[in-house]
Amino acid sequence: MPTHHKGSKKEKETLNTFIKMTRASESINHRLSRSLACENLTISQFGIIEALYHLGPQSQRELGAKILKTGGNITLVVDNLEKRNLVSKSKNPNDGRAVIITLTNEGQKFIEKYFPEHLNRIVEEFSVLTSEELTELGRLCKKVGIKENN
Amino acid sequence: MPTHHKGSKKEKETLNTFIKMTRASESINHRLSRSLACENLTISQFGIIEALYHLGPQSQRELGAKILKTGGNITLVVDNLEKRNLVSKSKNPNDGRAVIITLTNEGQKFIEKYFPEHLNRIVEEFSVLTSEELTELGRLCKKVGIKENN
DNA sequence: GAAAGTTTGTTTAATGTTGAACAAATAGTA
DNA sequence: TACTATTTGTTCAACATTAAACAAACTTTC
Repeated sequence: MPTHHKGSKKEKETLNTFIKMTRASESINHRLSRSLACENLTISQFGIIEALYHLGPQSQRELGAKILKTGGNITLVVDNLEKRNLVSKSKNPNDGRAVIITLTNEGQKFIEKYFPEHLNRIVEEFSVLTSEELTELGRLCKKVGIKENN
Repeated sequence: MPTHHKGSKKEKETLNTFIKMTRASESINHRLSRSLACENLTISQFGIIEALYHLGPQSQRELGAKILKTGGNITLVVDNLEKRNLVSKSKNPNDGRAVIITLTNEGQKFIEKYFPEHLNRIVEEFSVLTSEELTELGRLCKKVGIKENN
């Protein structure tokens, strides 16, 4: 017999929404992750390449902020991408601490080949929503996730 | 200079929504995770305890489906909780393969102490939404995440 | 009842992730 | 200039997670 938590109506409603949002996000990302695994890419690696593709060369710190991962992790992910010649590192002449990560030609070709497939899968996942619902979902998620301090 | 992907309006809108949802979910869960770390609990451990608390004793397979984690992982998470005497294992008399996981008294006391704090943090996270927005967000996330086949 | 297939949980190896400690470069301040 | 603090990236140990291989218990089918 289930033991129920006692909570106000507002608390229950919030918890339900939180769980639905987490499950939706995690299950979609999990499915996408399985597809990327066929190309021997992790979600983090893909995130890095995609950020470089859409936003141009960046420091590791910036990339970490984009994909919400730790500095030490970015070091590893970038190193692994570098081993596959998909990205390259170069010194920032204006700041000796920073490293600038850039997509190689090979990386550019790679993302141009696989990004459309990835995008198609995402569109497929969200195809149950009407155009208005899609927009509203985005608005609400942005409103909730706005607290970007860690 | 940023390199932009070419994509239809619908594709761009979908991608934006997907990114906002992922970031919202991950940043909230990340902040919650940091709070739980103070009690030496991982998100997965807390998820297991919470499921047992709200839904009663269950098999590991069921728990895995609840928190969207692999079988091997559940084995480890449950073992770690068992070491801390928060859950216990018992045989299922009707099925020799299955193990039934139950909250111990200690586990019960633990969750009753820390769940309210956890819930408060979640309510806090979602407090930027109106009541109607909260309901609508839940509805949309459920609609998107419904494809629960892995 | 035996054989084949399925489900449940465990083990193992490989890898991702984190937090802390660290070094190097920069910025700020007296 | 020197002194301190901050920022950036790296290294390392600990741990979470996964996929695959496996064993044990069930189910189905003949």
